[in-house]
Amino acid sequence: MRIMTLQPASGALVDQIVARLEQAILTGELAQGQKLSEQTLSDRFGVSRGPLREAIRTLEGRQLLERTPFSGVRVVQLSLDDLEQLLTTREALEGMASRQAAENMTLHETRQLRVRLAAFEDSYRREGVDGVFRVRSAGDDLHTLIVRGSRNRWLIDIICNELYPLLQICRFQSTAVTLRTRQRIEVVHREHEAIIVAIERRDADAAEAAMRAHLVASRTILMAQLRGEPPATAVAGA
Amino acid sequence: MRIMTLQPASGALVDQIVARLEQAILTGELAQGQKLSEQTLSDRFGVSRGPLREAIRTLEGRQLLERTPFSGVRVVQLSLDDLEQLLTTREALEGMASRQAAENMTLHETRQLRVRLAAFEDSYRREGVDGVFRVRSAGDDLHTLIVRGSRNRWLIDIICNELYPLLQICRFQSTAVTLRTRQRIEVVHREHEAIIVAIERRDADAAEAAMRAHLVASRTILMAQLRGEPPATAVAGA
DNA sequence: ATATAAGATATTGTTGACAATCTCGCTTAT
DNA sequence: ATAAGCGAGATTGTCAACAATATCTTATAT
Repeated sequence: MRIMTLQPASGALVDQIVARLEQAILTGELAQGQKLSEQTLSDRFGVSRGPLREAIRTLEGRQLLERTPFSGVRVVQLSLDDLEQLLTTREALEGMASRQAAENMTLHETRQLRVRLAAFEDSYRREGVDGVFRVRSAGDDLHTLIVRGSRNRWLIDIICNELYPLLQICRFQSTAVTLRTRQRIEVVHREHEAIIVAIERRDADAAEAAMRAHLVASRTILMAQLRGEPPATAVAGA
Repeated sequence: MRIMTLQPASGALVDQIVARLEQAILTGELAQGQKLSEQTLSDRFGVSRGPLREAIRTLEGRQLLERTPFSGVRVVQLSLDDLEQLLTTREALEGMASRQAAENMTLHETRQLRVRLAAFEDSYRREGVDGVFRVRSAGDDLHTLIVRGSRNRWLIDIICNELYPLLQICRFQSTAVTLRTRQRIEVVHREHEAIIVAIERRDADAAEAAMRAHLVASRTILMAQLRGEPPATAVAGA
């Protein structure tokens, strides 16, 4: 029997590097726009430059790193406009995911949505967590549950592996956003419930519309806050 | 002055390999599900395994290759369900792109749409090309023009660099789909015009709805044909 | 003093060799 | 005769050295 090593030893060394690098970027340990030298990183992770370069290529494909030939790689730097476009893209994708979830989720899965909603209500009654940039590492929050319920491998991949990491990055450039009044939190709760109701009724149109309305409202309010404008009675047109 | 080399020598060797590998996959030269050995590929392209492996990692990120550790890489194999999910994801993304195109396109760009529509009409009057899987290598067809007009870097990237290549692959597993009656072609033309009209009027809702209707109709008819069912008076609900 | 150009240095790009792992064919025992 | 176990071959994973390119420093000329 072999002694259990500390690191999970998930087969290829490259995958470990990808995970650790992504973690470092998502936690803000590596700041946005920071230039990374291969030598430094390979020393830091204790591996050669070969696997490291493959890991960089992988993260580059997920838009977390940007490379300029013969110059080096930098952590992606997201502007306010980038964030807005990201949230708009999310509306399209999660809207469709919600539609397909209404069509394809099992009865058991829809019950899990109710469980999640209750847990969410408990947690924000206690701590008032921020909704948009919520850490999805657990992979069982409401939005992720709905996305996976779509049974659409492309939607699941794009949303969970590309969009969510990019949104997570933005969380660390705007930590001051966590104000989120109790009022808004209760609105979010109602919006979440509207989505679940639509999915339970297998009403695809309503499910997409409800998700879109929820995300449009969140984006509008968030961008207004970030840009320092008054919220101006945010309209939630689907 | 240096003698011009045959290959464009676009900086990094890896990028050339990526382009050539992608080309080989998209043209069907490398069949779906085919197993690829690194040694064979590196011999074929006349490069070492280092850059080749980086290229493989890049294509893997675009879902064109699938890797199983210590076993090798295979060209992605797309089922009929995969294609349907792909087309559904496309509806979400291009629908939103059309919406943002209505909001952000310049006047000059909207005129280009008209030019493209006329050119498209000419070409299908002569050859009757298939619409869904049209080769987008030129990068100036109607759909690409609209997507770029959205000014949304994430939409543009996902649609052009991920979705379109995957759709292109499907083209070679279903060459028998090129029937496409003249009747359908004229309907497509009207749908295209409806999209352009909405964009010209800066009507975002209408632009998204028109694009969605167009793509839903195309998907419905295509899948019905591929699955051998009768088209059954395809409804085009937005 | 400033701007330009040439060289030194550091970093990225590439290569071939070495180690770890899997696959397939062969032997052997029931 | 068939199945399990072993070993040879092939393939993937990793590493350290070499070549190409960019960046920074320094010297020189205006």
